[in-house]
Amino acid sequence: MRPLEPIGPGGPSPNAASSDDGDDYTFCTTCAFSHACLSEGYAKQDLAALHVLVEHIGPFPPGRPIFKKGDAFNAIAAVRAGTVKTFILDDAGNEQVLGFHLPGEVIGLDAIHSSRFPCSAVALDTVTLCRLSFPKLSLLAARMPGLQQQLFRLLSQDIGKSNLLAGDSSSEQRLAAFLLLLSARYAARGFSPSRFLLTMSRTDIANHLRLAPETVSRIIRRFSSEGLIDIRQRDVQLLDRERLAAMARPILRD
Amino acid sequence: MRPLEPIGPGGPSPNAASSDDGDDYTFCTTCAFSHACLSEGYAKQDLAALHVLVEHIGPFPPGRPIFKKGDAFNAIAAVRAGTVKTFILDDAGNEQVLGFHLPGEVIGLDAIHSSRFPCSAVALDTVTLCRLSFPKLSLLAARMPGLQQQLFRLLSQDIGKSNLLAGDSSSEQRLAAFLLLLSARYAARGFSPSRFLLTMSRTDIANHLRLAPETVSRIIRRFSSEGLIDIRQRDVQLLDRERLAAMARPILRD
DNA sequence: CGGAAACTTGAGAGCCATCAACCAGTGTGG
DNA sequence: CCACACTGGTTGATGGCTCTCAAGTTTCCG
Repeated sequence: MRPLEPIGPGGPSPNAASSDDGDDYTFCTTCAFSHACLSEGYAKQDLAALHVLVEHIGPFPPGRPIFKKGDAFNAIAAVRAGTVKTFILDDAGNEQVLGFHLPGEVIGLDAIHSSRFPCSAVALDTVTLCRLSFPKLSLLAARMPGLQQQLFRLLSQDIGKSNLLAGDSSSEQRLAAFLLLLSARYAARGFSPSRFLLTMSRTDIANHLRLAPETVSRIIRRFSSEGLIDIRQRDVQLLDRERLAAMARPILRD
Repeated sequence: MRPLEPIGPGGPSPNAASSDDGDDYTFCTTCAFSHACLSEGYAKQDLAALHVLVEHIGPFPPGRPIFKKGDAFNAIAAVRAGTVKTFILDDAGNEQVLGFHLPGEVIGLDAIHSSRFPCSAVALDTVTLCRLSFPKLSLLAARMPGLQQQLFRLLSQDIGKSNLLAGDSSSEQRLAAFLLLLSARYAARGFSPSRFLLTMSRTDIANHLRLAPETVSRIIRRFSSEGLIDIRQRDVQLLDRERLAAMARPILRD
């Protein structure tokens, strides 16, 4: 039996440890914006101007709504810890899961153009956020070319993301792609790429991938019995990244 | 037999008539950026600065590639006339149609973050474009808050677009939604909302909606026989917008 | 006019959703 | 401490929507 020590998203963020120190901007690297500025080597006063915009909010307990479709938009947020699910409900009450946002990722970018949130968001586990007033951020971006570029990049990136799972592909291809994408996103934030916790329910995964929960369950079982993954509850380990990648190839492409 | 006078996207753009006059910036309204500035009431010198960035290119004949996946990105483009199809090919050669871009719409926004085009684009009919150097545009945006906002809005809008057809829904819901979306987009540019030409093939529509061409054909036939639409080849007329909207409700929602 | 491409129509198969039942973990209250 | 309800997950059987395959028809264009 494999030991179940705390791992991945269950544990503390590896980079967030010093982010509450207040004065030392160099360590709030879970926040994509600070990070952007750091990597561009800006003057300390600009960093300060940016950092003063950052408002740490939360924690949100599991299930707590973060914003609702139709809410007035005036700030974007970067996830510091936990997982945020975005979704929309049609008038029959059917949920459509748009995506999951991991630590270091930004939510609310799709709300800019209409000044209202086009979707709702809820915390899947204990979530803390960095809130950034968008008007103030825009103002600052006009003064800081690197920040403007970073915002453009973030927005641009999100366009491509939704296209990934847009195609028609088999259920197994989509699930393989989903796991590999999660892995890559965790890896990008300093978590283990081969072992992590699925912070979302099977039902949410299924909905997001346009599958029935039963189908997800069956495919997970199959992946597991074929030695592609090892999974206990929501603790998943990727054993054969090669074959997973081969499966997901038509979706991930590169 | 209904007469087949030239309509919609087949004819000249209703707003583009004077856009080649050079000095009078007030009439290049097919270009989303000029339009944005006009609506914000900018100083003439700013308009001039913007207009000097606009490079009219084309025409591209039907089938001509506009850019290819992997190409270096340095400019976005607004469609002046015609329809542009964006798509990606997996290594088996299977095409995945990401979207269609009508006059007034912008292409290339998804290329910003990686400085390479993540998809390919091809002209479906005779296409002319406004090319806008993105570095120069960014520079100008820092000086013109309204332009920066407009860019943010355009990018943000594109994020939402891809989410529309992301859900799982029946083939007839998706096709109804597709027709209504086209209608709204044509209407927004001054074309008839109830009658227009499908500038893309059934195969492309099918691919975009994750359906087989045969399925699209059958549903079009059904819509037609039920009096929802009247269609001759690619010339389509929406007859019962109400019922179409009712069908597409779970997708369009509002 | 001829050939290719696009579109349509029909028949059969397959993937996945649906329905239903069961199981496991968790929290609640008697 | 245990019965109970409840949520989330799993497993099995069945059916339907849509794809696939195949052939025929129309349109387009050299």
